[in-house]
Amino acid sequence: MPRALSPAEVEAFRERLCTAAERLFAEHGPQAVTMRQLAAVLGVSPMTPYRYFKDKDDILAAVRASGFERFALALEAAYRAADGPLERSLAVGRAYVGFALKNPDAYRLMFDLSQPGEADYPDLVAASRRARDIMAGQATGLVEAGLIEGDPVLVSHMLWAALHGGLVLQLAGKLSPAIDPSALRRGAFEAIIRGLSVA
Amino acid sequence: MPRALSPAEVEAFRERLCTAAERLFAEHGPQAVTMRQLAAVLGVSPMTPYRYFKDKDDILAAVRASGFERFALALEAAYRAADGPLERSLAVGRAYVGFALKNPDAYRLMFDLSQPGEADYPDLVAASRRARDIMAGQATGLVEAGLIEGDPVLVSHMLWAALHGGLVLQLAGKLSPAIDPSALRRGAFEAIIRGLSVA
DNA sequence: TTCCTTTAATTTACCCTGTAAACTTATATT
DNA sequence: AATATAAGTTTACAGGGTAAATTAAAGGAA
Repeated sequence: MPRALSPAEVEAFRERLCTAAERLFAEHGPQAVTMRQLAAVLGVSPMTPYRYFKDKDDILAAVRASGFERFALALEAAYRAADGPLERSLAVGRAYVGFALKNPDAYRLMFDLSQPGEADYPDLVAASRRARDIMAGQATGLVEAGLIEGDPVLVSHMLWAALHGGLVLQLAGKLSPAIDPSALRRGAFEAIIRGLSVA
Repeated sequence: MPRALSPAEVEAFRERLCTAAERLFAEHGPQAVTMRQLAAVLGVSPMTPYRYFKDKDDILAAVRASGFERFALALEAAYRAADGPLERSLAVGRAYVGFALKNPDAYRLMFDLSQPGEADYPDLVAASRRARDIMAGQATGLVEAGLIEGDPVLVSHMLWAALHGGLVLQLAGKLSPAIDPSALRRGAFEAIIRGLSVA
């Protein structure tokens, strides 16, 4: 039924495709998923996706952006649901780790090094920035409450780096078998807080 | 000149290929490098590499393994060159960051998530483990000297995770522009040490 | 020396990708 | 009803990895 395709219909198809792609990418890696497979899953011919996305990289960018959006939502929800500065930071940290461990493939995709440059995909840049800004504000409450001292953005990034570092080492299988990843994250988080506590 | 190819010759070719592959992979990403290009650089026909490596993934694994080996050597050298427990930990940390920033493409390749499972490549597993074990012992001196308290392996992993986390966020372009990556690493490192210092 | 076996290396060939371009089909407007 | 236009399909092509067939060179046997 040509001559139509409202913006809503376009968006609907894009989302259907993204959902399918997300599953396939997670299962087999973006590399191993072909356009033809993807089209088959949607029940359309191999070239149809090209009317909705520029190319395969564009699809990958959309999937990554959607990952960052769900991620940001999860962090914001945790932030709002908690009370008090310390409890808030802990809750956001828990939500962060929870998301990464429940969606390891999405997390991998989102933070994968050696992905085609994001610069060309404004939606992806925006979603990524949104998630980052939540992380960057994570420790503001701690500083304002006088629990720790230092630049809130810098402190937030320290906590973020420690969590993220532990997670990606775990996901990459690089941790020593002697290490409990959860204890590692908790230990690093608490050590940083203690190290920055006001005397 | 068939009927020969001593182990030394085989090894020589493998290394020549690895060196070329390392450069090309770093420049354009493994995905964008073709077997035909690689062979052309070595001045051999496209199928020749297949006599020395099982397939392209095998070459990638060899390149990654060689990265881990150079990495381990750099860390060990720094360890030996420094005196005193604190100085040693700092020196290893500096060497770690120095390697990552001087060889960002190698580092990316080595710690890339979503790489084909390493399990099938014993050399890669061994090299990776060797580098990891150096990192895992990094803080032993600090604990033994009574400067900090805690399980040395766990503490080492905390410092490692913080450094690695900061590095990969930087390499992935995820850090807030307000953040100086070097200050971030230093801050996290010192905060963890302070947080674990014996009172 | 001559021939034959063995193996490094090349050539050829195949199937699979992403995607450009041509084509088909169905509506909205005239 | 005729036409223009846009959604979707089919066809076609230029690479890609790599299996299989082929070539050629070196060592041993006669």
